[in-house]
Amino acid sequence: MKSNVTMKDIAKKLNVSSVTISKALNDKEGVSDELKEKIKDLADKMGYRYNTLAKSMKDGKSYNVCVIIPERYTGMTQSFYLKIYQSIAQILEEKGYYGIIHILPSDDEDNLKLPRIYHERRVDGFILLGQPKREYIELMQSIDMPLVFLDFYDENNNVDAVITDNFYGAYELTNYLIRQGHREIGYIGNLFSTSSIQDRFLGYYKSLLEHNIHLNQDYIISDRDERGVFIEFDLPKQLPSAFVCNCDQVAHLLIEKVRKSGYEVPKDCSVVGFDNDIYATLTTPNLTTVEVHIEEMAKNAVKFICEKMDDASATFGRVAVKGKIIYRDSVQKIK
Amino acid sequence: MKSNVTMKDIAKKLNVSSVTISKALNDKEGVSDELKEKIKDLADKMGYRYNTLAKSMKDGKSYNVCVIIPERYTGMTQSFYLKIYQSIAQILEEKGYYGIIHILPSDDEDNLKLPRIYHERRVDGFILLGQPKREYIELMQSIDMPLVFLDFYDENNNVDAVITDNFYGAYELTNYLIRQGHREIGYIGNLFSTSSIQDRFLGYYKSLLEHNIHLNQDYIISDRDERGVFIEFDLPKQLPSAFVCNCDQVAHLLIEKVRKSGYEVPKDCSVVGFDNDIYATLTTPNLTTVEVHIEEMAKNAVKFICEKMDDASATFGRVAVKGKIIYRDSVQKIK
DNA sequence: CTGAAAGCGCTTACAG
DNA sequence: CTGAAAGCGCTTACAG
Repeated sequence: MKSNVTMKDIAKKLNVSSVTISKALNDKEGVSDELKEKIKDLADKMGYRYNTLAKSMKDGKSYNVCVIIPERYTGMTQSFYLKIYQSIAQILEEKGYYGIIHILPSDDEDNLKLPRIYHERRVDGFILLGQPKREYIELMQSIDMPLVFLDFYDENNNVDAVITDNFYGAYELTNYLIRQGHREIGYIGNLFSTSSIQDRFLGYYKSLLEHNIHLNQDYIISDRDERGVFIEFDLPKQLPSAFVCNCDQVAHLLIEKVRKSGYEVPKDCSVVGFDNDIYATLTTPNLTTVEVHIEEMAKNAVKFICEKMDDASATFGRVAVKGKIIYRDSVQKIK
Repeated sequence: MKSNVTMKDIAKKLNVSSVTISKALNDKEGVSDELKEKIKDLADKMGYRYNTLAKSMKDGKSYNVCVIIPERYTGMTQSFYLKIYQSIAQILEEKGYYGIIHILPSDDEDNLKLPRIYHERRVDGFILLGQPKREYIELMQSIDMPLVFLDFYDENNNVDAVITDNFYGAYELTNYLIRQGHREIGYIGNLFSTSSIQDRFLGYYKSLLEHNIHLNQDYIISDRDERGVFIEFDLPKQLPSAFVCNCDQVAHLLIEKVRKSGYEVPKDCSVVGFDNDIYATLTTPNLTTVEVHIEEMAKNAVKFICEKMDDASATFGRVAVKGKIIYRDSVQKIK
């Protein structure tokens, strides 16, 4: 099992050149099938392991794609980031690349420090998973490497981004509430915190507009500050019959609050969330929410980054991947 | 910003050899300070990035350490794995290594398939984070690469493992309950599922023994099957005054169950958890539990793997890192 | 079908 | 203090 076996070692035993070994092991033209077989067998027997570092150097490619996740997201939506990373890594592997997670420390984000992997040329492209601050985005764009945004976008329109269709998801969810007879519908979320929250709000708003429902400002409630930290909020004096929450976690908090005020969910007040994360089934009642299509998002992100690594001029723009409404018990039909 | 600048390019501009560039950039002996400065400046100006792949090849080392996490853990204890990975990666970086996560698909675990990174010689050592099945452990041991177990161990005693001090943590927690006046104390957990659960049970048991409290088998309740999937369980006919749970998540489930039976926590029944994960503060009342010392565990694991990469014969055995009891509101003093 | 030569970007060991 | 030579393990382009 000792494994410093090289192609040369195999070549020597077979009295051929290492070029022939290379060809055989890579299933290239120019080696007789017989010899090819023999080489492969012997390679197995000798415990040969292909040294991709050598190939990397020859090609001038690392075959690594770095997935950058700003630190502050790693506590939050829990398994989402790990799950989507898993998907990404798996698809990358099929294409011969490695995925490498880099959790971006908040300090490095503030000091505009790029990951070491960049400075050491061990990466061919970046997937930015989760929105860092603007200056960091600009930095990432300035280094002129293949780059794809995942799960957020920037108003800057020369970037490629894969996002959940937040707008459409919230729109559909609100339509559903209205079909269930609701007319007084609130929205929970800081509209200026992230593009996701803003777009979800706009989807909600579009649904109201289409149904001729007035947008009541008292029903729009901020849940976090602009850095994304949750803040205390009050319920409106008069409770609407339903709330659209920008995420499941805040739906969870809202339901606790509503309950403490002496109301029941969904009897007195319906609630819908977004994300279908752990909070969706942790909350009583379980939340009606939107499930993000993780695999589809990963697949797109990988496709984009791979094509950009092959052809630096490739562009894709913004792609929104549709989610799926999961109906559970947090909405009550009213008349 | 174009970056195919090599040492040779810098050398040419300065009319020196690339050996000199290498020495200067690596702060080695044998270059005048003057020239060193000049080289560094020019390197910066030209946007030079060190190519570590070349060094890797020269050294015959990848400078990568792969952290393997069995897939089934990635859904579970949520942020724990990502957090400890973050710690690991950071400490590895200080030592000049890269951390690479490999989420081990259950299929690969069953089929005893090693990660591609191994076959392609892109890794110098493995940290196994979370317990895979025995055959996979044996496979990992057979390939003769530096290997450290993290957060679990195996009865096999020739392995190096870093774990939380489950035994001591549960022991202390139970002592605390007894100090609060409890004598009837149950334990929730399948004793045959993982070494952690078993050790926590034994710590609990030791505390009972030391206080001359009889172990009542009716109070030992299994919470999951042997593959770790949660199962339904019933409360004992007569409720003890307190429960030690093998983890916060099951403490959460237990409290719901107790409440549904018409009892209050902690008034009628005290509960303690383990892990201090998201469930600890999600549950009402917030849980008294043990916080795992993530950084200390990461630090040890990295220290071990690095020393083993330097010296294959180094061994460390099993190291248990003490956790810390977090006192919250789920325990009531009784007399 | 097979292989000698050159090169990927760096470093080490040696000579000057 | 400085550099020519050789080598890490592979592949490409070319010649036979």
